[in-house]
Amino acid sequence: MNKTPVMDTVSYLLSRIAKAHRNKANALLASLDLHAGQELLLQQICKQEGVTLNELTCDMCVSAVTVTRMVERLEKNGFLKKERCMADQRSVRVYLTEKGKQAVESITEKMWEELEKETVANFSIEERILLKRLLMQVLRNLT
Amino acid sequence: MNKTPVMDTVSYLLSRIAKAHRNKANALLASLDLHAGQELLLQQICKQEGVTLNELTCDMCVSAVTVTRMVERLEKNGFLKKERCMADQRSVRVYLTEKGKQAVESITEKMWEELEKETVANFSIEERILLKRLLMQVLRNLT
DNA sequence: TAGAGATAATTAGCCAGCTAAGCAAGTCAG
DNA sequence: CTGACTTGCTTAGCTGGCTAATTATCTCTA
Repeated sequence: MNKTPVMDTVSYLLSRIAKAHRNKANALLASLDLHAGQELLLQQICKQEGVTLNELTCDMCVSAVTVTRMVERLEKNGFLKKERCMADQRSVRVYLTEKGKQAVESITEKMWEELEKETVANFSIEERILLKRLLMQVLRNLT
Repeated sequence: MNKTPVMDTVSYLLSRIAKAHRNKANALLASLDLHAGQELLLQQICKQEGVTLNELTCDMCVSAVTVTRMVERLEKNGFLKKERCMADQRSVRVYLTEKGKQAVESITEKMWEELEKETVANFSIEERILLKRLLMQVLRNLT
């Protein structure tokens, strides 16, 4: 019996697309002095000012170590500031600086909109809706 | 006018799916003593024994530096061996060892098949074909 | 044929991601 | 109130990913 070749699976297509996406995003992020991944962190903080590192860890499905170091570097570069939580001295809360807020705006307007435009170029409205529905199902399957 | 929120774009869904995929894959790869990304490299070499580093760089859309170091580590761990090309002394050709070949087999059988099964769980045949068609179009748009 | 340019690989140095191990603060049962 | 446990974060050390700069080889032209 013939197996489906790896190269012809949905999973493989998704991994190729992810890589292409990251490459596109890198170019756009570099102009903002950001590295890949940092944009998601900033967006998450923007959605919830004063979020704790632990909450960020959960929201982003990333290890606590990674969050600690990304926050450390983003603070050093002036995008956010840390503050130890009064109620629970173990926790650290993070807030965007003005520079951080502007970065999030730029990311939304330039990066995501550009990326989306390229991604679904020459798709009809119906196809876009359909694709979104199917991908949401995929995401549910995996989480 | 209302903009589409970032969280509701195809691009964002794809980035979330990519992360979920990577997390799933990591668990399966760890059992083979491999790290994320190495499986793609080994597969590529399996498809073309004696491929040069430069060709791998192109095939995988990854920088030459990354290929050099991944090959270096995989050689150290006994998955492949390097050999300087006779015809062009600049080039380096890589070949899978027996261990490397077995790893590729395991990856194909365990990792990709498992991943695919989970990814398109509870999709009808028609939906799978449709999703694949749409994703191939997305990939073309991005490359 | 000699030098300029192109090409293949490497080194140095950075960041994102991970696990394992550790520390400090909070919590809770005895 | 004290010791055990949990929780939040950090440090150490690894890998994948990148750019910039270097080295070595090849190629091609003047």
